[in-house]
Amino acid sequence: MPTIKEIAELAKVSTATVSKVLNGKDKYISEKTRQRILEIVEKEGYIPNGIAKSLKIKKTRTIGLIIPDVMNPFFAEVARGAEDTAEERGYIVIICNSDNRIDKEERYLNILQEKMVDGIIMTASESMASQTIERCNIPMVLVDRDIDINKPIGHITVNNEEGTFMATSHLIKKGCKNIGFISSKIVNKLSKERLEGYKRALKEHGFTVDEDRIYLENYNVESGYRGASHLLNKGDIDGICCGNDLIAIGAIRLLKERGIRIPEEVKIIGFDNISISKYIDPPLSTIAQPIYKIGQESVNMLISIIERKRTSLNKVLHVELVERGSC
Amino acid sequence: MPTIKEIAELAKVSTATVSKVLNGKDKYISEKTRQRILEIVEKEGYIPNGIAKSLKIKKTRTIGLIIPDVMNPFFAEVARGAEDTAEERGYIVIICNSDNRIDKEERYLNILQEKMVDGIIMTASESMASQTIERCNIPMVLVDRDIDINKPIGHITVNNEEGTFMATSHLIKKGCKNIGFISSKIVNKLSKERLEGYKRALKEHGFTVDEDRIYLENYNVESGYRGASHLLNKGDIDGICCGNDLIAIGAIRLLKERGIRIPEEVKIIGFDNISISKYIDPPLSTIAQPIYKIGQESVNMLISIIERKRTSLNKVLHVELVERGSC
DNA sequence: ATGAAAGCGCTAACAG
DNA sequence: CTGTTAGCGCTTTCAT
Repeated sequence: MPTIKEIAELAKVSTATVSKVLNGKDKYISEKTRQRILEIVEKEGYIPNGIAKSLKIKKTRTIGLIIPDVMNPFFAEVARGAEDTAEERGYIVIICNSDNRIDKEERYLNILQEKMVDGIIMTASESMASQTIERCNIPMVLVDRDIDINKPIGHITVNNEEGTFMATSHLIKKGCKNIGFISSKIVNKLSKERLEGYKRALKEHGFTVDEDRIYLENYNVESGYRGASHLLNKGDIDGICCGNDLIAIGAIRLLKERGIRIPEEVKIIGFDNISISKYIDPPLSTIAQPIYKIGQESVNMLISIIERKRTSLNKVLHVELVERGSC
Repeated sequence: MPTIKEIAELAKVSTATVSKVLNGKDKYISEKTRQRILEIVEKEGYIPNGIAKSLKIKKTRTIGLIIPDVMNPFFAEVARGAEDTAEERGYIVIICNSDNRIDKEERYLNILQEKMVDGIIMTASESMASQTIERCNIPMVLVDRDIDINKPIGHITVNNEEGTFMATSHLIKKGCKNIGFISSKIVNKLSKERLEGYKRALKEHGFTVDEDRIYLENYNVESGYRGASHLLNKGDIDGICCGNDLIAIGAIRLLKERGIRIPEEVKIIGFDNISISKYIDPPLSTIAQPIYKIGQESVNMLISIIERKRTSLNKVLHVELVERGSC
């Protein structure tokens, strides 16, 4: 692996000149030497040492992305949106799976600081001591979690309350009289809002909220399966509003096993619109989040912060109803 | 952000001493100074600059992971297995989505070299000039692609031929007489082997191979959908062996739209066993790859290469039949 | 038990 | 138009 010094020697110039040519700061470099240097760089297969460069310029052009789990289709899409945008803008992304565990989140936060990333995008647990985040001096944007942090930090969210309100209202419009809700019991703003939207829709349409019709566990398929079973045991149900699509998939599975027809007997609606939702049977009606865009916007906002461009630190993206076969 | 120098000054020792304490090379450091340094480090919230360290020791403890797309559930799981293992072993991973495009693969290969990653895990296009890989002096392991490279490089694969052989044989055992095959037209060993396994099973069971029953496009849902339609147009079909689960999902979708019952009228089998396969309707029978383990093993092998441990450079993991509702 | 000093590969101010 | 030089923050050898 040649260094800039060896290239300079071969070209009979100083390292400064090579550096200038390589970085396009070559207005004052004669075309002749420029060409000579470029040829030698090419011939030797010289690749600049980015670590040395980073140390000098104090920028790594690296972004850390802390998400619960890339295997969750929602976060996989966020990650893809983020990586694509980062790449376009000359950044790379380090990926970290936290499983929503505070210890892992803190560990990664630490590692990323050591690696001198220019910024961090994170789906943080609400329970995470906000001071941990406050102590971190790196530009940061929080996605899919709206936590009050006592310092300027970016937030990208969607209108969750509005989403489940729309979902539940849609169920009502379709004729459901007994609507259950399956979601996560995690205490964070997102979960709280989704529950609120469900309740508000019920109330505004003249129904009462029955706590027996609310099952809270996790944002995964298994919880949907168990939740649907729970709801069925508690009495008549003709509609289920699910906290996310994975839950809806689990619920559908249970209903089918019980021989219950969807949407004829029970209507189901999800939240997120992950890419597989349209392929399940029946195709899942859902509240679509612009998932890929969330990934894109989070890195765009982050880079704005990094580059000290003035930018809004709060972006609320819009959800929309996607009507398919399940209700 | 304090530096090691400031910590040293506060502790009234040299930077060398601080460095030794921080790196556990402190057998000759008195307990008293050790404690004093540690306290100051804690109090100041000192985080070592990993970039400076990397420049010095010529190791970044960073791995590059180039995959076609994290949104593909197969690669999401590989990525998760890889990241978990990397984290355990003190490495971080940079994620790169190539979309199977050679230009992106080469670009990322370049960027990763600049970032001085210690090693690269890659799902490379066969068509990629193997010289590009050969020119890269970083330890490397290829996953899910078996390419002949003229230099020692790791390979992690599964027995693909055996897999589709098992799949097709299973269909035959279940009574199918007219079995189609939907897969990818990408010319690489993996695709070739999966096709071969299908053909061999047919032949060994006394059937003839009918090229009209083979539809090759891509490893995605849409191709499965179109492939099933193509097969139906070509004549009677009572079984479909799919090149992967996404294809199977697409095929199932089309069959349902046509009112064809699965598995009664047409039996379907996939390949991969991605995590959603058990949730589709009917639950998908498939040839399971140990996907998470592929991720794990690839970083384990890579680290062995990086650390110059003697290790086998070829690991073939085993597939197995998972029987569910679709056949 | 501790420190001085060299140097990793690069950039950028400044000099010429 | 090009070169000299200092220094980014750390590790490590060698002295003491």
